[in-house]
Amino acid sequence: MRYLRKKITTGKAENVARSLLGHYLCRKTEDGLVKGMIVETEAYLSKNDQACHASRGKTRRNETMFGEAGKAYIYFIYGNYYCFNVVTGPIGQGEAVLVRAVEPLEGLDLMRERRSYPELDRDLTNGPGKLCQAFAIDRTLDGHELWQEPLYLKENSSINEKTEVKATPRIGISVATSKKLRYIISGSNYLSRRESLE
DNA sequence: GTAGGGATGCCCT
DNA sequence: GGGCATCCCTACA
Repeated sequence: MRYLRKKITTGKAENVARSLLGHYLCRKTEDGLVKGMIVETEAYLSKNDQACHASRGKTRRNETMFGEAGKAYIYFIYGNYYCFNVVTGPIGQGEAVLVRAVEPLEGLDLMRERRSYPELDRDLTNGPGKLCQAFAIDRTLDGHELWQEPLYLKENSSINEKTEVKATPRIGISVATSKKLRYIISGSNYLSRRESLE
């Protein structure tokens, strides 16, 4: 298994959001390795997208979003949580993909410990704040290049074309809610919201 | 099972 | 000082 080619994180955010589904997110710390498969993403566009942090220009908080594709944009939200994004646009563009949920594959004991032992394994990583807790992701990793340790994307070569992807409205935003920029692997049990509710 | 609201702290206006 | 790409707990059905 190799690191994900940088190419896949470069381009229009909609396309990258779709392409990242099924690939792996890995995180190494001295406590061990944690790995999951990406099952839910959201695209945040630079233009005509009021919900995107970059839509109001560059600030200290969002400046990595305007940086190089393939870097991590991580921000702090609601006093308690972090959200993890993959920057996708050329320098100066301000586009990114929010990773909203992964299917836990390795290091489940470590995730359980970090998440205070939820009853169900899907509650380890079925939300942007939850997966950042399970993966020990915080602002010290903001700007990190995602093709190297300790936080990196890996290729899943067994993704087949039958994997059914659906586009739905994004979650948790109050503007631009009509755009279908949330992408999910249909049928996954590890989504942040039940598919039947879509 | 679903709905509603409080906690929390950093960044931006 | 307001708002926020969330989570969790409580109440009620």
